Amino acid sequence: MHRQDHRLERLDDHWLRLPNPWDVPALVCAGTDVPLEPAAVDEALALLETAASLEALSAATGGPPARITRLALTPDFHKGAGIPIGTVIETEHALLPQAVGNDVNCGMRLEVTTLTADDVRPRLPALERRLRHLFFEGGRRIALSPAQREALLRDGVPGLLLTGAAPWAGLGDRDADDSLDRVHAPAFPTGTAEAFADWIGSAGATRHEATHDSVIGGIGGGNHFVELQYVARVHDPAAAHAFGLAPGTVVLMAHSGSLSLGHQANGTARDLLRATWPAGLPRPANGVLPFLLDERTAPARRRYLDAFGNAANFAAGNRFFLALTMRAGLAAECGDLEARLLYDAPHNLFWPDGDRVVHRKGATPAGGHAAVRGGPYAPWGEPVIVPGSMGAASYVLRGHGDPRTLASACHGAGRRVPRGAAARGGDAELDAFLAEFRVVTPLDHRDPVVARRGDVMAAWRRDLNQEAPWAYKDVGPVVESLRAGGVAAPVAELRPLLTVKG
DNA sequence: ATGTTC
Repeated sequence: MHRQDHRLERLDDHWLRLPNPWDVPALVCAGTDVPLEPAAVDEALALLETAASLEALSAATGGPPARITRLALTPDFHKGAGIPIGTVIETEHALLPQAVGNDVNCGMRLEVTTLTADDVRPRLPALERRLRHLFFEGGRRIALSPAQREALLRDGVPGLLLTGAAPWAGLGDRDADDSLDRVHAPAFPTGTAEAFADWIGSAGATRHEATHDSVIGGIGGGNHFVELQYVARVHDPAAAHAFGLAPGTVVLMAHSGSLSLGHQANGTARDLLRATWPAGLPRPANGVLPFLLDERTAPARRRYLDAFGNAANFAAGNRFFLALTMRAGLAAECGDLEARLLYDAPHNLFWPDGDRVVHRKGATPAGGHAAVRGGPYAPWGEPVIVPGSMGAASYVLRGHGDPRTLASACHGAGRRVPRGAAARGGDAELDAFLAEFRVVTPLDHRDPVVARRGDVMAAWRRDLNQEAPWAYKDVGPVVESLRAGGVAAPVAELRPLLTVKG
């Protein structure tokens, strides 16, 4: 039992309430053994001050009465850059770009293969060499034409596939037709991809000449990874059977986002919000600038929504390519395999619904039966993928659509040590860990830089230290909070075989 | 998280 933060009121063993002067319903799903970070509670209370900003903005502009209708914090919530990671916030007549986080559509992709752990284990050393080449030594040659890049940004993976051939050399020609009812957010149709004209035209000499570029197929940094795992334990045999998660089955998991594109979209939002802020109205002390959903901001919102949609489409498409790259490595070293998408789920997005908008920052949808009506998961609830920290187990759960979290679950174990602080554990401890868990990185202290600059972002040792297991909470109590709190039920536990860190 | 370097 951890000492209770005096600002949180415990309702029962699994739920707390965050009282606030604006009477916004604000609940936290967390068991008594989950440590809660006071600095993150500070941030949540500061975010709730946006209730006052919205009132002032509506009054100053004569716009519709905007308000916060609900706040929820997931069991892994921790301090972010202004707004906690693990925040779900629902607004009415307002949109808060900052409540999505910088990395637009950061999320998870999980594929179930026809291989078993016994098939893969003897091949791990060879697979490590192969993946080092495929991900970091120029082996990643994913050829796209400017027209295909534009199609991906404007209409997502479905739009990309409509462009015809799939010339992603060396990665097979498999398309993603099987994925459309297994992707939470398959596409964000946008009117334009003008915000990313430079990237679209970057490497191609002509509109239809397909070339590789330095962005597509990159993993990213921080807690992002591509990992081979096996089903180590089944918690819900019927659901696990339906999901294809038999014990010993090898799965591949990608955790990645929109790389630089989401940041650029957020820069667009920041500029537009400042430019459209009413003259004479003081900017909010908490730094959170809302778009009011009225005619006045419609042109600015349109520009932002296009850039946001472009970045979101890129992120899901890039996860598709990351999975293709891992499949190519597996096929080369372990023989023919099938790999079927289980689910692609976002962590950082917003969901408009009439006058209301649900925003998730570092939280994942955990809808119930109704959310996946007609799809393959209708009998079970939405798949929820909770990645473990480096070396730790990950979990697949099924959502219950709990309104107390706005049908949301957590996106990991949650940091224990802030990113900026030195993580506990020295070099020797990290060396031992890296040897044990076969972490493939382009920058390995035993094997100096193998990546060409510009072809890949190097995994800096400093970053690996920040991602070491001891920098994170235990995932067990976090997942148990979701189960006991009624948010989602564990289906299976996945343990790592080999991790590729960006 | 990003992309990289005082």
